[in-house]
Amino acid sequence: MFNKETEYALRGLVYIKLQNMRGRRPGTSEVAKEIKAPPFYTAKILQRLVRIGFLNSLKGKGGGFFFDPAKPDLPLIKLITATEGDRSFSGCGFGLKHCDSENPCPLHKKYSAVRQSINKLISEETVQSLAKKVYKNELSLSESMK
Amino acid sequence: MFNKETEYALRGLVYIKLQNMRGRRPGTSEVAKEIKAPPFYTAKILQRLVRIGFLNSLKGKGGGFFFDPAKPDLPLIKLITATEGDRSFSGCGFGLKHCDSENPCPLHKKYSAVRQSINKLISEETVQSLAKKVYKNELSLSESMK
DNA sequence: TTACTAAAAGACAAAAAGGTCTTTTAGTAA
DNA sequence: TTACTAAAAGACCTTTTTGTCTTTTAGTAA
Repeated sequence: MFNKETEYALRGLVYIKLQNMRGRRPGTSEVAKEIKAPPFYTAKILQRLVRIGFLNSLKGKGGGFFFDPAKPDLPLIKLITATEGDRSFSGCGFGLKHCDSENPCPLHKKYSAVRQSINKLISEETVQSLAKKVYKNELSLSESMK
Repeated sequence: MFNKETEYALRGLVYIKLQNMRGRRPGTSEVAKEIKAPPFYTAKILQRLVRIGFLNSLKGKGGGFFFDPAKPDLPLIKLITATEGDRSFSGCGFGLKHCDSENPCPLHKKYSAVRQSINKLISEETVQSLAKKVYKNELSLSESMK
């Protein structure tokens, strides 16, 4: 569904938010370990997310990653767009330049319904809403991850 | 949505079927040109499709690609699975090994509805059904392609 | 201010996807 | 059977994605 970078970013952010909710600020190696992702790659991805402004970090002892509580929740669509561009769910499956009701590809009609529901999903859900679900329902992340 | 190989394969097969309906057997260069895809790459992809058994070909003068009319229609899901494996729409967006109602990721519930509708779409539609739509509705393929 | 800790930066490398081109093989038509 | 045509095969290359590692910078705590 998503590429690796997006997948690691998503898992990582949810993990970080979850720890924040528990009053902790995890570091790169902890995040990587818990989400079962390559440590150095995870570090690089988290750095990018900080640079973009999705996430905050503190250096030095006791440092780590955290979300600014003052900021609005981060919708998945923003994360996905940042990591893999808007190609994923906005484009035409057939590869048409301008695929719309005026000039549709043979998949257009049926696929646009699907695309809409995907866009709804990734617009409504946020890193924070997912973390809340994990928290509330005690979903085990580390157990079930690759 | 799909990767390049799948996209070219899909466009190419629909184009071939369309020409077959008109009593023609297009060759690699014609297909590549009409679907706006890299010629050599298109040739390679069509070769693979022949080897898999999705498509037939004839060498020599008057040769080209064609579908065996005796064979059942080719559902998109078969094509997609052959070109990019079953990872695309079957996997968990979160990256869980075993993501199901027993052990769900926080996206599971909402995403499984979407996934189902995608699977329905690509199981119902076939290369032939798409070609028929193009034929009937006179959808212009080449005009609107990249 | 010293020692330690942790993120930031960026060079480097492996693997996969995407794409090009040449040579070979198999067929058709005259 | 010769000339031509078109697919088959496979070597090779480029770009993107994924991943690794070292060095630097910035902070904390004592």
